[in-house]
Amino acid sequence: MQCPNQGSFDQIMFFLAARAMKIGGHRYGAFLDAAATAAKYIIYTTYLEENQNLRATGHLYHIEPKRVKAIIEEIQQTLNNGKSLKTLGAEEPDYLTQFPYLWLGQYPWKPGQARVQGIHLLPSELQYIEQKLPGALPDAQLIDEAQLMELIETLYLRSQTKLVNEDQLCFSEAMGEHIKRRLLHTGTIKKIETPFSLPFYVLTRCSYTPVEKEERLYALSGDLVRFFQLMEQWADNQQTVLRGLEELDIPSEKIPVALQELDELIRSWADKYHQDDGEPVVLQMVAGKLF
Amino acid sequence: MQCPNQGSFDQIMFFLAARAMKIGGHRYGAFLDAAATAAKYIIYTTYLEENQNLRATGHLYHIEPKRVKAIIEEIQQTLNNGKSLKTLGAEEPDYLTQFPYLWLGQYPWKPGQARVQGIHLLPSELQYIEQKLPGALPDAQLIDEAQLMELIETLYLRSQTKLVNEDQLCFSEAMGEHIKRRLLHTGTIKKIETPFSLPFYVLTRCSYTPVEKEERLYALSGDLVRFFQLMEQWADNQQTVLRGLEELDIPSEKIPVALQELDELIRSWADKYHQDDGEPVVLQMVAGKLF
DNA sequence: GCGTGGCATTAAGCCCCTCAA
DNA sequence: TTGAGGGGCTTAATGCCACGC
Repeated sequence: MQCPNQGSFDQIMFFLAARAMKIGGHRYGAFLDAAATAAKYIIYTTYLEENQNLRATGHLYHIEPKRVKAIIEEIQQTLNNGKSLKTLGAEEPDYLTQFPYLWLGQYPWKPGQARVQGIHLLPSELQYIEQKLPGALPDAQLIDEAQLMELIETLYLRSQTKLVNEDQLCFSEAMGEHIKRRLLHTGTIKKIETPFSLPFYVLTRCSYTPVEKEERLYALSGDLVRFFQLMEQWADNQQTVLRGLEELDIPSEKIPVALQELDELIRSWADKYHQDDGEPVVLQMVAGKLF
Repeated sequence: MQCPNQGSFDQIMFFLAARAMKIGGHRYGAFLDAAATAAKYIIYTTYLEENQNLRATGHLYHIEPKRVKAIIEEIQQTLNNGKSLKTLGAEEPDYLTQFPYLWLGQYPWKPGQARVQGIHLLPSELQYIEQKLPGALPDAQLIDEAQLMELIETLYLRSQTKLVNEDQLCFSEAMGEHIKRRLLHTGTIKKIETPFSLPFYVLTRCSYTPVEKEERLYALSGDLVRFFQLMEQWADNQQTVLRGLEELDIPSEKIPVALQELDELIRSWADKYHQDDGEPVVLQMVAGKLF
């Protein structure tokens, strides 16, 4: 992801968007909602800090007092009802990650049975289909478009129950198409066309996995989140976490050697202190020339 | 900033919002725009990757093809015109950071002169004001409300010229009040009330500094951004950057010792390789028990 | 399949004003 | 000075349908 030249925050924002939408499969609207929710939450806390002064809070962020009030109430109500705010929730949406499990539960298949059930097909037709199937399938039946959409709808509606009623987004054809496309795009399901019937769908994996390419973003995401979480802990309580920052100058030609030695230092440190019965400790580091 | 329990992305999003708005002083709307811009940019790149297929791109992110088209055109036009996208740009908005310089330029003051000019005041009144001034002021005159608002408006309009015409937001009273409140809130300017005239304003610092409290967020922000930037470089080209991740187990009681030793290792490594005439190298690290 | 067009609803980011406590 | 009410404009996130290719 080469993104246009921007400030450092924007870079992180671009990264979040790429990870959430491109890889994670979150909706555009969901990402916008997550950003808005974060901002609203900041407004909420500021309001409390500013002696619950609507106008002052509004001034600080350039919002109308009326709107501030609505935001405060929205946040408070959601928190009171024990529902979740409109955040992304996880790196991938539930209605995608849970999908294979639902399919496996609703349309299980046992070796020896026909993969297609409920519709009578000629043996030759069955064979035609079997032949088009990829190998190593999970134990699930093939289903048709209507059944697929029903699965998608069921799961989607279930995923919405975590939200407050007003926040829930109705299921729609457009939403169904979106989810179907996501599942196809990630290769979680596959469409099987036949000359003698409407197309079938196969479940090709037991679990949803985000788009494989872009490993860069994928790896970076884990590191960044880990780093952030440890840093938050460090900020909370400096006892159990070590934060290290060194800014130094090294002659160009020595940089590779220095980095290699650093690598070895870290490894041997880890070897030295590792004991199988210990508590899990994580070290997350990066070092180099910053352009 | 304790934020409600959420996924790891949401945590980073909350953090970004806090840093940008609470500390940096960015507008609520500006933050939303920055998030939207990031998402739109992702849509733009996806569109190019998907063979410029509006419908497919729309499906992937649950957007109408029409809207996708508008987004593509918006991004492309902005990039073509050499203008900036609606991002945050910097950690603090220009119309805040540049403010002291504008004031100093427009209303300079020389030792020996009266701090208030253009209005004739009695010596006793001048003395009353001088007495209310904080010490160690920059060399700038006091100004009144109208002059203050004019400075704010000038600077704001100047900051908008970086954007495409359609993106520019007009100056308004509400915007003026917002900026004034921000400047007061951070202590960059101060209001001086008098019984004999309209209030005056003092410039109390030569440069804008974000809200001082919340050092935690402030420190964290630098570290996070540095880490992220180095990681991006690492992902690009692993030659000049070392990325380290160690996951190990250490008995509880040994953790403090281990961390301390790690700290010393890093320092001595830095000492060993530092040479004043070298290239700047940064090491950013965190280690500890991850809950 | 796709692009394009139309039509509809609703929220919400913006602006301003007034009045009572 | 603040809260609460009024007025307003415009964008855009959602949805649907239909035509022609």
